[in-house]
Amino acid sequence: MSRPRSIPEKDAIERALILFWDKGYNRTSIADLGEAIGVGPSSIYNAFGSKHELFEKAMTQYMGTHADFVNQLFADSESFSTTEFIGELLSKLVMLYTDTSTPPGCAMMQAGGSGAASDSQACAVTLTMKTNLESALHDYFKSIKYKGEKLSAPPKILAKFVVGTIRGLSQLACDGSSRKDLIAVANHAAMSCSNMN
Amino acid sequence: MSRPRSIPEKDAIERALILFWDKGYNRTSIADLGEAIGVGPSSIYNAFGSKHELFEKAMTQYMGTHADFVNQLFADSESFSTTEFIGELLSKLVMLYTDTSTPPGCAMMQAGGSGAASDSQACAVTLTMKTNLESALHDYFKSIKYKGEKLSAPPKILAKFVVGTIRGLSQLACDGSSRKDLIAVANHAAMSCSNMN
DNA sequence: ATTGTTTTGAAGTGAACACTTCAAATATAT
DNA sequence: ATATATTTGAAGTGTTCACTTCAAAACAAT
Repeated sequence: MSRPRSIPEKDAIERALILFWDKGYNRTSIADLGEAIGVGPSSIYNAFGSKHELFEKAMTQYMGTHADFVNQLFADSESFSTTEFIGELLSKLVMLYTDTSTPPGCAMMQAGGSGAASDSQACAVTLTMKTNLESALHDYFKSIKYKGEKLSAPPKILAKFVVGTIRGLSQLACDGSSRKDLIAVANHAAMSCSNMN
Repeated sequence: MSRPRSIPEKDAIERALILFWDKGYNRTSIADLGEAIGVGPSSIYNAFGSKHELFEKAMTQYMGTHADFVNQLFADSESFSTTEFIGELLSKLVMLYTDTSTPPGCAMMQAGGSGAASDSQACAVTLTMKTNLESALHDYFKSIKYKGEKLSAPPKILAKFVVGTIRGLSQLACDGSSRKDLIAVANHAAMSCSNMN
């Protein structure tokens, strides 16, 4: 009964995601987004409300598609030893961060920034997701400890260590480290979590 | 023979450093800097040339004062085992990142951002310094290997691992992790570098 | 006191940006 | 064909920003 959109919502969000991922939140202007999506500013505001809301939708889509394997891996965590599980998690993240068909690094971390350099609006969304990851890892390590496997440090510390490593990997990828090197770093970090190797 | 500056250069740079450290490069405006230093925009441009040049001076001062211990530690590296040396390095960095008398995290990493979210002008300076750290670590691990100590991974990989860990620690500090927890993470990472513990 | 040099405050410039407005365009349902 | 509901392009708004201009102010040396 009404005029249809010139581009499906999902495709528009994906193009926005790539831009945010590549240039960051603040450095991506509405004009840039409009050009990439192929519409004017008014269409963006009509469809998404604001730059910030579009960014949130882009990050959600990122988590649901590009980074979807993380949730699947947590669901399958019982099939792995600690070293295997963390190794799989970190390696697959490295594969994503060094995938040449998308911008380098982690979209959430690179697009939103962090701390002082955080892109104000973007910070809140991405901080939530980072916090979720840390508590998921914390829960994981606690359950491992409960089962009697020997961890090399308390669950809380290992969770922070792994989150820190993930952030480091994302930034190393952005600064040009090779996939091969980063996989080696990932495996090194994974092996350090358990005393049973 | 001429009108003196209203504030010594070093003090002005220190105030600028704190601001950049706290808010990042882009979010710190010339007006902000002027207010903090106690002068108008024209004085800043007269004294420092541009926002970017002031930022560079601030980062150089940061390296020469707050983060000076890094160079000293590398100079004394022969007095430590690998685990001790990396442990000292990471722990002292954590002390700096969680010092409540200065903004959280590493000034260079937080103020300049990285990758996509990098504050354009700031990126180049900080990237150079990060690269220097990685090659210093690389050299260190190579010399250790040469001396016959057993490393848990190749020098190149360990160097990247440590740099990644440092970046992770800075961000964890910014997001509110306690000094105690981060010291534990630092020690865990340090122990993972050598097989002789 | 006068001179010479530099700093400083006040005002201003042009560009970039997020966001708005609204009439015209475009499709569907009748 | 016409009515209806939504999208769209073009133009514009107000703000923020890095940076400039320049005459007055502040000091040291003479």
